[in-house]
Amino acid sequence: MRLSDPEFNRLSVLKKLRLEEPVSRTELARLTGLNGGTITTITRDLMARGLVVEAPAASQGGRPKMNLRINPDGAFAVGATLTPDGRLITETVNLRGEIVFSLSERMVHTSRLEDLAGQVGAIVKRAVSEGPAAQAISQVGVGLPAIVDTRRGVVEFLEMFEEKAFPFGERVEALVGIPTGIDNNVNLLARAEHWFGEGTGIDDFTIVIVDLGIGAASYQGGQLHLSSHGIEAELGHMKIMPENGRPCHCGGHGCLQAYSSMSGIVEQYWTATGGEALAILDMQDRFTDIATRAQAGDEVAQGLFVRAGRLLGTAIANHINMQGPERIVVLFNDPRLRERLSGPLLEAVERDTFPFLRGLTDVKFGEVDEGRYARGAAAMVLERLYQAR
Amino acid sequence: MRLSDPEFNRLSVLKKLRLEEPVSRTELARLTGLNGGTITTITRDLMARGLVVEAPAASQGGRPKMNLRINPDGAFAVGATLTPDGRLITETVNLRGEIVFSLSERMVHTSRLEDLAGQVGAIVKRAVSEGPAAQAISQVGVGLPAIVDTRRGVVEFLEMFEEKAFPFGERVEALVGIPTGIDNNVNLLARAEHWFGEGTGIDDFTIVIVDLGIGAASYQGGQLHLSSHGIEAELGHMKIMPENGRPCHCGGHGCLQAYSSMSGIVEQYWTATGGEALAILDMQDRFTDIATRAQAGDEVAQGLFVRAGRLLGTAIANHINMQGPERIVVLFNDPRLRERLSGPLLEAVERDTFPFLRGLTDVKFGEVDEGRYARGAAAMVLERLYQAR
DNA sequence: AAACATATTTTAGATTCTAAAAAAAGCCCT
DNA sequence: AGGGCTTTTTTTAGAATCTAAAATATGTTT
Repeated sequence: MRLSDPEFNRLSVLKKLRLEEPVSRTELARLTGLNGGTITTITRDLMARGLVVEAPAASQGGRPKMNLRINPDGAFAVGATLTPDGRLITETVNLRGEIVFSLSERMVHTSRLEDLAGQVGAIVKRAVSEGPAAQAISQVGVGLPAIVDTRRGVVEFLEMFEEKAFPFGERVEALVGIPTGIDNNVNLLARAEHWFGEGTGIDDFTIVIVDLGIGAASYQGGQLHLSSHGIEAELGHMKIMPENGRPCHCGGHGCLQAYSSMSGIVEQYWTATGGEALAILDMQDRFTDIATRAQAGDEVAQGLFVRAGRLLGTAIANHINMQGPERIVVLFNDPRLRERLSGPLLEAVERDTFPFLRGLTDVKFGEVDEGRYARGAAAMVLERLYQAR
Repeated sequence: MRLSDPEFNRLSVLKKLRLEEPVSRTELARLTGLNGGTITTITRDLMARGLVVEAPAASQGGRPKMNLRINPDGAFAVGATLTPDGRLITETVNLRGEIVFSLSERMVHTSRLEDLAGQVGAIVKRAVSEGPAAQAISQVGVGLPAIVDTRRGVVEFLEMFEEKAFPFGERVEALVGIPTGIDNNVNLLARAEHWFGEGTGIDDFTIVIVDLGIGAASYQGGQLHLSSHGIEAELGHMKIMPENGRPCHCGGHGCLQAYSSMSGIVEQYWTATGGEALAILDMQDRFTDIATRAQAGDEVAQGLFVRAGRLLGTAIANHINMQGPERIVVLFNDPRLRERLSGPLLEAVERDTFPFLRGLTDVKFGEVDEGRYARGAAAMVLERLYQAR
């Protein structure tokens, strides 16, 4: 067994390079703490694989430095994500995470994971062949709204499907013919944020997704945290109201999700008003309706938003108190969620963070867009390029 | 910079050895996944340092195996802990964590950390010289009820003292003349549990201390978790009652500690009964009184205990949902806390853990005794023996 | 006593890193 | 134009740590 991850230093060079590019070898040596000779060896390897290219730089008195940059076209990845409403969105991205091709398709209803993997495989295959640079696509990442064991590529549980422990990654890989990894959608967003977003260069941070439900994932010590059981964080089911809490879809009561998620807000409004006001089918439309009412002065709606934000802030403060990350990134599904929740959220975080930890963790906001999943898949490729030798 | 901790494998051999002793080199190779030759090298080194000894074993057909054991007298550590009520307890322990000498002393009141460190140093020095094997004491560990940056040996904050960022470890070390590390008391209990208790052999577990307050610390991936700011987990200040919560000493409201800790229970009873029943000064005595009343059928007291247990269980379930450790160890300060809280606690954990995580984390109970701090200090020595070359 | 079985150590080599020396590549000055 | 200077990068030699396979050790069994 090796001393630890044998590619640890290569990965850290690549990470620093991405953060600081363009950057010379000497600076890389200083930034990573590695010896200059080691940097020469490692970057030579990275260049041989086409991941890094040289770019001349101005002299500063002595031998002019030779800058290094990530080669955006050094590899491509197809990222696919299965949305909760049953579409498969694929994006082909380059090494910078820039989208170079998109293909989305509605999935045919099925109750077997075998069949689902088949459909995913077929669509991804089309994305590979119809998009540019079919030959240069080195890996495929698939995100699922499921409980996933990333290490083994296994879907442990996906709502509406009976099977447990299904080898989803393997099946898709067999169909597409390109190494394929799978992960939970929330984890992919964390990866995207760590490599291309607000978590860039931060070793300990947590993302929180406010969506139909509420999800969370974190990087701890520069690594995506996978619990000992391989299951992602369930912030949405933190019991924020332990006594007399609202029922949640998970079967429990008092879950954060029942108060602060999009569907939680909709359902609370439904309860509060008797439901007549919401004779619309789609959750998003119902939410839009409530947001409009809040805008127009509906005090029930306004109160729900404020409370949702506060409770979410308390949940985040609880997490800060336990884990102490450097940053929290909250991503909202909808700009109106962000508008209405972020203020009360920040107040609650400030109020509920233990005094000595206050101010040490900053909170950033952003919006979920589907392209981020694909960029997360690209990040997965970056990490895998160094795990699979 | 090395690939990672250069002593990683030595430490893992020593850990396995402790868990499985007596054990042969060949078995160690199998258990650690290392090559037999590597085990020879590593154990030779450990024997040269006196940490490990050989013990012949019966043959099983071929060359008889040579068992290895930890040499309990290979090194000694003095563990000291400053209790919240102002005593310094020291225990000299051997490598098995067995106590070989004890010395406790009441501290003189002071408001300067400089002076506190001086008193601690003097008492530890006496413990070294008066105890057995003064020459063989290789390290000193001091636990404090403070916010501590273990890596740097700095006390960031200790209640009743003004100074921030005081180099406490350094000062004690200068007085005693033996390498000295300091840590938060709760972290020391986690170390004790990981090396000598219920966390033995478990890489991801969390301890919860129910005391005057409530503390927590966790091992993640086999390492004691230190947040990015070096501050320990503040489970006691998890906001378990975000709306209309009881006030807490930290200045916040709705903290778990205000409901489920010993002082939280006492204060709630005081509030509920108007306080006349509690004309006793000492917190422990007041608690004893309430526990006796509960035993005698006092429904207010009984209700407080049940609620305390439930809320603590919910807080633990919240942690399980976020972090997914293999085990939770709850240590109580008082057997009556354990008796009354553990039932409702377990029910709440079961109820509030996300279904897919249910049953994956087990919960164990134990009692705090002051000797555990010292054993934690011994664990710190074990780890430090391999960090300092 | 020879054959056999299992445990441990040694040996040779791979990998990865570092420190220090060497080489490269421009600028500046006379 | 050429020598000296500065800074960057590469090369070289060697240290540390691990592995696989061979050699050795030390019993039991026949």
